[in-house]
Amino acid sequence: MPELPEVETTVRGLQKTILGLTIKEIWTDLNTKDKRQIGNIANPRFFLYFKKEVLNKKILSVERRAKNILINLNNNKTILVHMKMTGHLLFNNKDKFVHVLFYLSKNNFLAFSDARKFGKITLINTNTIHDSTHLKHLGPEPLDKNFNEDKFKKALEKKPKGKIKTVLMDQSIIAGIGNIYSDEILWRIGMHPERKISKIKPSEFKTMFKALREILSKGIDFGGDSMSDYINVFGEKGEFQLHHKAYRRTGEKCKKKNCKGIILRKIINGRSAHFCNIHQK
DNA sequence: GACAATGTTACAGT
DNA sequence: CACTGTAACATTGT
Repeated sequence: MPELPEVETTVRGLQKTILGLTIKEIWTDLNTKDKRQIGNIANPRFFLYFKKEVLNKKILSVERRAKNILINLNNNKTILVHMKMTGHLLFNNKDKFVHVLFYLSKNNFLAFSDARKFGKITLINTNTIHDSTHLKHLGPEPLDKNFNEDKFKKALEKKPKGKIKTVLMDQSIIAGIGNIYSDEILWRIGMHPERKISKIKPSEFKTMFKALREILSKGIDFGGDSMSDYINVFGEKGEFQLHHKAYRRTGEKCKKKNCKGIILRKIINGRSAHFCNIHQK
């Protein structure tokens, strides 16, 4: 599951359910042939190591970094889960795409469901989390208390020639934003997704920073976006998809007050961008 | 059958 | 080096 609000919703669900439990057994039917997936339990050799390290360990805490879920154990190891496109974690709950099962103490279980099998589950050292190859390239957390307008502007300005939509989705510039939320942020502030960073005015950075925080927070408040297949650990859908202004509204009327525009779709750097033909400039 | 899909990464080319 | 396009990962849903 995809972007920051969906991952955050999942993490909050895990914090209510799995803390203090012990991992008793693990099952998977994944078996990748993708040579790039070295530290992934879909790799049979890694799975054996993973199992050895994780069995009989207790879950101390769960946190989020960008779109990654971090499950901290009592042996200085952290299970890192990245859901990619279609993954989700389910507590005491299964659906037809379950590929990994963590059997937990007190007859509980955590299932990893992933229709497209792109997801990644790996293990890193808790005390050197920042040096992990999976996390070290990531930019700042947009909802962090210490993140501000100035830091936001400086981060984006590392890509002066980049298109705003592409840069917002670049995890090394700012963490957690993907295709849905970038479309919604740009619709809100009336900026064309292909606007070059160098052509953004200071006042626009300010508005964008505010909109970005508000929209990501709104995504969390609505329990994530279930336009596609996201569900939380209890198997429940989120509701952000009911409030889209741009994402997947191709051909529909723009919802901005007094705007007569329609929503267009265009591939920008390999991803579908949805935007109003009139008010996004 | 064709096409698109919330993500990431490698690679080739400009 | 910076950036872009494409493919790949594997599968479902429209």
